[in-house]
Amino acid sequence: MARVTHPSNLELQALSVLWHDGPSTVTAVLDSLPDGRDRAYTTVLSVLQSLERKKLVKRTRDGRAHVYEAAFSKDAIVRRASHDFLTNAFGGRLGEAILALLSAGTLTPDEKTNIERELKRHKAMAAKKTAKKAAKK
Amino acid sequence: MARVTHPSNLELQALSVLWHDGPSTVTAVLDSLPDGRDRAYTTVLSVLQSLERKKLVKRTRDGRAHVYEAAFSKDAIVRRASHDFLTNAFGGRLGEAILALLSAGTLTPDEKTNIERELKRHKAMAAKKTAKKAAKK
DNA sequence: GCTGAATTACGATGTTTGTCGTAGTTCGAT
DNA sequence: ATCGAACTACGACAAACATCGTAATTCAGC
Repeated sequence: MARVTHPSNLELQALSVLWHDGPSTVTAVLDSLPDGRDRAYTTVLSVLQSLERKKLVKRTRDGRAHVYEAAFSKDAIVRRASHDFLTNAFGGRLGEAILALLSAGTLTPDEKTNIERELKRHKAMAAKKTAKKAAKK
Repeated sequence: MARVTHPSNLELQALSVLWHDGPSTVTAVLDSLPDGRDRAYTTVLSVLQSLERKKLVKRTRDGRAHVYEAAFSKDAIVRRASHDFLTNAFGGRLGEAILALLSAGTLTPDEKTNIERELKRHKAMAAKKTAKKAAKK
């Protein structure tokens, strides 16, 4: 076994709260789930318990409440989720994906700067990869 | 009911084929699904039929085979999927999302140029949108 | 020590998803 | 006209998901 079961959408949402806010109680996660939906306390509890079963969060105590904490770096999990999204919605065409994302949200100037910098670095890496692929054929 | 049921991952994959390649038969979709997985013909058939039930594709005939065609523009469907992904995996923080995507695929120089241009436009639009929203309420 | 509010454990439920097999239909080639 | 390969219809199935209720536990304050 020991398969790295990957998180469902709602689980991902919960993880995103833990990554962003740090270790949190059930109530805290419930209050911070990014989609605005109204959910029962026990729903969120279930999700966190499921995440624990999958070893994606760790649990500690604080008084009578459990405190949940992400067990893996955002990077590891999110890279996988991003890759899947890329494949499912865009057939892996990254250019399309980013354009679509861009039209689905807003950026702070800081973020914009970061992305521009990353874009420059990215181009070099892509060139290397393409060369390798061509050689392989 | 009549909820605008939104496409599952595999359905999205099928749609991405239809958008990219145009109207296609079941076999054609089967051969072009972007994740490399091996699936039975009937699996893909089911997915397409499900999409038809959801009114997300239209069907015409060509000889004895059905030809499926996306019923909505890529834009409409994909914007929604992107928004959900953004919410689920990044709590809506677009900057993070794009950085993550960037590290999950490669870009052609053309795509890079497009994105840079869009990035510039985006900043201005974001400002405008915020202003509008404030006025509306 | 008791008790009540907060919290968890357990598990039920209805839906969706991905998967496919089998039985039936259709049509082009003979 | 018929026959077989290609294709569809129908539906079964297990797993995963999102949802929540109820029973049990726990501890802080009396």
